[in-house]
Amino acid sequence: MLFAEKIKQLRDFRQMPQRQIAAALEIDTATYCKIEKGDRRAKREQVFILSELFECKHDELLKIWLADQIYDVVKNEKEASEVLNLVQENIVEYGKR
Amino acid sequence: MLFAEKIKQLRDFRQMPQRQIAAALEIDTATYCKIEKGDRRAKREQVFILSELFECKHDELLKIWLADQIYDVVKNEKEASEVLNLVQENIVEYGKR
DNA sequence: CTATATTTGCCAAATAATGTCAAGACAAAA
DNA sequence: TTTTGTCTTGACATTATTTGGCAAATATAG
Repeated sequence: MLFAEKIKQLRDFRQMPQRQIAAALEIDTATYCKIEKGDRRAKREQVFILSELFECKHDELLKIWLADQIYDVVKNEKEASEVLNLVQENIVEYGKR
Repeated sequence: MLFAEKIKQLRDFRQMPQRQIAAALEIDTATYCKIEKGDRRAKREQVFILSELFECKHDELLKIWLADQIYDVVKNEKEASEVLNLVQENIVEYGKR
């Protein structure tokens, strides 16, 4: 998962222990560990907090977080790319509802 | 939702009552109604059964079904398109895990 | 070795999803 | 207007999935 890798990279860069991040998110270090390993998904508010902690662009981190969720949907699909295109093509059409 | 519209269209074309479709899917007509209205999501196996009932390409129907799920993820996101591109670009990278 | 950091498995609580039933809306036919 | 059949909706129960913590196991330093 891109998100997991990203936050690990950010944390490593700043040499912060998981404990510290977990505290900021008000969760157990074990839980944070799982998020960083991609076993658990962070909540949207947590993405926001993380972007502040790591002083990185919130939008960018959020996009990665969303990308992971999308990937989950198509990861085992042979025609994943085509599905993504289908959404892209119909995104306006979808909006009409 | 594209899927909901699609199956309604297919059903209308063949002039089959919801009752009949529901029976084939072994669910209540109320449940099928919700699926057709986009209030409930069909299960993957049900997509298969539907494609047989309506004699349409299973792959095509499945793609629409998947597209809806993806749309659900990004529907309220300002940068939806960018997220889709991000996945598209990284789909190979993702595969490495 | 000791201390700290990270990871894992397992369980309980919270949340989300799925389906049914019962009641209501609607239209066509009698 | 009453009847019939279809479709729709909401409340509710059931089930599945997600989430977080605890405790134990495993690294990683110092």
